[in-house]
Amino acid sequence: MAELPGYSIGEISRRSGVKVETIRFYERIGLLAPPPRTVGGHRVYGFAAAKRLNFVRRARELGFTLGQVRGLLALADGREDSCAEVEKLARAQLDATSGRIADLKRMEKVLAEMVQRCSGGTVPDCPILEALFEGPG
Amino acid sequence: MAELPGYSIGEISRRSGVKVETIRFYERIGLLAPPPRTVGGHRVYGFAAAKRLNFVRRARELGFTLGQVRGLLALADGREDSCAEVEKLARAQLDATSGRIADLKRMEKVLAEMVQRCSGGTVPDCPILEALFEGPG
DNA sequence: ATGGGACCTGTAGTAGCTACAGGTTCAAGA
DNA sequence: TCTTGAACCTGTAGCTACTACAGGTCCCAT
Repeated sequence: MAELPGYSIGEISRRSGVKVETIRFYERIGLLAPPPRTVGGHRVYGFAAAKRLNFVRRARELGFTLGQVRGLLALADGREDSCAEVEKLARAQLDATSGRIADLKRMEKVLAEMVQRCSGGTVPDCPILEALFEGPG
Repeated sequence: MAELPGYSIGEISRRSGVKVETIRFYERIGLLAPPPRTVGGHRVYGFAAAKRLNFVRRARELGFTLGQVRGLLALADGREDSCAEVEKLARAQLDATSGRIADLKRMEKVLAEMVQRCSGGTVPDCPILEALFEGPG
């Protein structure tokens, strides 16, 4: 009898770059379908699982929330020309990312100013702390 | 008898820009000293509390974790010339912020490319989904 | 005296994992 | 075949930094 080709959770983890615990977590929250098991209860995955987890990892790295990933997977699963929907999600994520960059840049500027004011050797009163104590910024 | 000047938690919240629940939370985790109470049990704050909360809010807005804020407050409380320590923390935060900006910019670029490839009207296979399904990126 | 807004405590929920504890299974070497 | 021990299993608790109740009490202006 030919044995089914199957991967353990550890192998799928290495192939997808998603940690074992995280894979189980994704299964628990319903992001991943529960795979078949060995007689002893170990999970056995097919190749598609690695592909799917890779998708999830990539999307997460791009800042999509798990909820959004869920949506993207649903769109990817449905055959309908969901491209417009997908684009909408991607565009929203792009906007959110640009917004966060702008926020961080403002923070970066303030921090850089604080640090620079401080680096002039010995200082009587710490200008960084004063900057933090001051007004609503 | 002169009554002590004192602010309610709601007033201190308005003055500091930190929500009432958050102030209580900060007290619970030991970031803020418990203030005196009225006979009935309501918290009564002095002016210093607003200043301190303002500090916390500013530092949080700049991306410091509560642990770091705790450290900054300790440094601010100690009289020793802690400026070098403070500068170190601020510089580390600056570096972390710059790093996060770089990360987000990479994300932004990938998203922008994905979105752009998609916007060429009707598409047979969604290039965004394909980009997500592909390699380790 | 009374109405209602502000306050109180304590607990549970959020996101997205991560880290146990305490057990079972699998595969490879002797 | 037996025996290790690494990898797997479940379930629960912890993490950060809040936020949102529920169910009650207090304060103050009218």
